[in-house]
Amino acid sequence: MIEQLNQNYGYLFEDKLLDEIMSVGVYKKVSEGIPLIEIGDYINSMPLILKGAIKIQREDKEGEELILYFIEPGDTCAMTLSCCMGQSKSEIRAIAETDVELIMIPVQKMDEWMSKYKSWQNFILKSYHDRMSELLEAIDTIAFLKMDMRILKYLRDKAMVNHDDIIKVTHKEIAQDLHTSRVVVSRLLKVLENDGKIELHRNHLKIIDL
DNA sequence: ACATTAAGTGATT
DNA sequence: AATCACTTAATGT
Repeated sequence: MIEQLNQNYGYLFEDKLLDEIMSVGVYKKVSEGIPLIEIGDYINSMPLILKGAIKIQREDKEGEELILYFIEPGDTCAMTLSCCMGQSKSEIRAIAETDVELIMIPVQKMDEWMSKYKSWQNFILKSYHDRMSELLEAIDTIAFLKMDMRILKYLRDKAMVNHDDIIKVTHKEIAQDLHTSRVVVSRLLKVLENDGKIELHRNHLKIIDL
């Protein structure tokens, strides 16, 4: 855990802060597909991701879901940040996209470190900024890009966070993530296959060239 | 062999 | 781009 912390955050934080993280943080390992945060949950600790990726999604009252973005090692969850400060409920759901290793930091420490460590303050501010950018990007994607472009982006993101060009996912799951119908996904994937960009198989697909 | 689930397709709006 | 209705193919029991 120490090596992983250093590897992902060592260049960001000063040694004293790393020591504190080590002593106060709780190491957790979460398997793929397990929800980390549900909508409506109160958040009492913030995650620092060491390994793997987490999928952040939004959901409406009918239970329809939609992908917002993925977070990876070196990232933290901006929702956590705003929730912790305002003591409000989570408005998003976080699901482990892959097997994930992370360190949970109690919220009280966040405040403390904000004034104590310049590097922490920078990290939080930068995280906020990064998430905000990603959110805007997500909005652009949803509002302005056509479905075929959205699927391309989805596949690229997915390949990136998994570090694998074989993506194990069904058309139905893609449809749910992008909030569209399975038939549409099947058709668009078929087009991509004909263009030689991907290979289709049952329960998984392979990226050739995006 | 049969049931279940994933994926492909034409037609319609 | 969504929905329906139907087919085909893969997989589990």
